[in-house]
Amino acid sequence: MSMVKMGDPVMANQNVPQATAERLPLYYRTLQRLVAIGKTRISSSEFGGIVQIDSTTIRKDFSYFGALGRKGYGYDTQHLMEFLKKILYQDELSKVILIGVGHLGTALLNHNFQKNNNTKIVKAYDVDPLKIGTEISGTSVHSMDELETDDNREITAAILTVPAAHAQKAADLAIASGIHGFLNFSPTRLVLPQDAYVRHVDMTVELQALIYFLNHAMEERKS
Amino acid sequence: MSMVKMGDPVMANQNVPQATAERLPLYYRTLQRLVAIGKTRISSSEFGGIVQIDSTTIRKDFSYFGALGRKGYGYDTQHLMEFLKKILYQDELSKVILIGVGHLGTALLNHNFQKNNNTKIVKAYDVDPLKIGTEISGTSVHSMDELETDDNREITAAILTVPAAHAQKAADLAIASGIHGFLNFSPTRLVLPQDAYVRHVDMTVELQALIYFLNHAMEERKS
DNA sequence: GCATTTTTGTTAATTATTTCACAATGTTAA
DNA sequence: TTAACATTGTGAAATAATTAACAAAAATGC
Ligand SMILES: NC(=O)c1ccc[n+]([C@@H]2O[C@H](COP(=O)([O-])OP(=O)(O)OC[C@H]3O[C@@H](n4cnc5c(N)ncnc54)[C@H](O)[C@@H]3O)[C@@H](O)[C@H]2O)c1
Ligand SMILES: NC(=O)c1ccc[n+]([C@@H]2O[C@H](COP(=O)([O-])OP(=O)(O)OC[C@H]3O[C@@H](n4cnc5c(N)ncnc54)[C@H](O)[C@@H]3O)[C@@H](O)[C@H]2O)c1
Repeated sequence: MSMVKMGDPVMANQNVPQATAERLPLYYRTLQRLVAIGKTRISSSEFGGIVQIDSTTIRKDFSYFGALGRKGYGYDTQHLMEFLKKILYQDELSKVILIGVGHLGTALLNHNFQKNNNTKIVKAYDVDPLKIGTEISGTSVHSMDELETDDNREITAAILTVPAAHAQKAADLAIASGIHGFLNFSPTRLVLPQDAYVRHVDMTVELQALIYFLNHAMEERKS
Repeated sequence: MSMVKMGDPVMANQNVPQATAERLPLYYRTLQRLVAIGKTRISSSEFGGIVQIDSTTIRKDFSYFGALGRKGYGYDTQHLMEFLKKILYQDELSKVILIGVGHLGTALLNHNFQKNNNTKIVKAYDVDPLKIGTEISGTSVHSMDELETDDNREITAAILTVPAAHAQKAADLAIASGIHGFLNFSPTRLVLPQDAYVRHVDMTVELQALIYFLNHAMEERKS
């Protein structure tokens, strides 16, 4: 019967489970969409239908941040969206850099997380002389030598889109320049200091996992 | 004391936990690399160091498939790699299609999961007349009308790289043509029949989750 | 050939996550 | 106002995943 009350929502996260934290961005984006289409209230079960997550899980997730809904009513979409915006630090611009302006890196630069997403790739790095000095969708491409001397303590994270064999080296340079966070698209498992944090986006793994589950689901259905 | 013995390894997956299954592709790729550099044996703890997963977890994961190692010795990399290859259906070519030849789709076509990865994007689809009829890295781009009439029952999965607003529509067409698996790069949560399966690769979610964990780890360290 | 070391496979314990069940409480409509 | 209804927030139960502990067995070194 705690009914946590909090001042700064951002402080409320002592013991938010990892699984909960990983769902928050999906909740946030879904709420953005609901607010945009003029929906002012939603119940956990309707919301659950949309994000395809059990309504109890959703209520429990929200409950780690206190009482965000109203009994018999549901959740105020605008209010909930703004709460999550703070929790996710989306009320301030996050500056990130990108290392490796190849096929994938170029796609990310062109996308640049624009819509409703307070993140900006402010600078890109590569080793290829043909790419250094160019500009892609407003972001300029610089030499890796520059990364070595840049002060990136204000940069939230580095997106790594270099070939697997160069990922560790690139990460080491980024670390040295003051970066602590990585979104790693290469298959390399990075070895990093304690205070750094990586998330992997591994499309090959995802595709193989998909193939695995498809085949095994098929076999189960047979028997 | 069961010491499961099996004929066809592919059959051995009645109750492999989801978490285990999702690690198998990483194990497989790591073993490919080890074999390539001439390493013939490895212990679960050395392997765990490389993939950054606890050695007990690794042994438990393998144990669902029977006794793959030798006490006091470890695992034969070649043998284990080949076993996983079968489990993951990587001993046969998986044909996939790609829908949406934009920035991201083009990057994926250029990559085309070549190296040590038995998957091929055999055909691409788009609505843009400027793209239809072109060829990217050996894969030809066709009209969406063609998807409607194609028989894709031999196609394992569709990679969805269309704008969010068109993802459901594209998926419906793919389903109608006989496809059951999706690797969805758009933020849309697809509504699909029971016998279909999707995996999401959601870079925006990953980036926001990264920012969340970075900030909260920082706060913890302060206190 | 024997003692020592290594390392697996597995059972049990722990921890994390999801789901159930429902009292509490606010909402809605008459 | 009041009764019927909707829906939250949360303990408790169930399920899933990880980690610890260790006997069994094979490998290695002498
Ligand atoms: N493209 C895809 O669809 C795809 C899919 C799955 C995984 N990946 C992974 O993403 C990464 C990038 O893939 P890609 O297709 O864009 O590769 P790419 O070869 O097109 O691009 C790599 C870029 O990195 C640059 N580079 C090389 N060494 C560098 C260094 N030391 N420092 C900085 N830059 C360096 C190259 O000049 C090039 O511009 C790879 O690790 C790949 O395995 C890509
Ligand atoms: N590019 C990125 O880095 C990035 C990052 C995160 C998420 N995404 C997501 O990936 C998806 C693709 O992104 P993108 O940057 O490649 O977009 P894009 O606009 O460059 O490409 C989209 C392509 O889809 C085609 N298309 C549009 N409607 C279609 C339909 N009904 N059927 C078939 N094709 C259709 C377009 O002609 C275009 O070629 C989007 O959903 C986006 O949100 C992309």
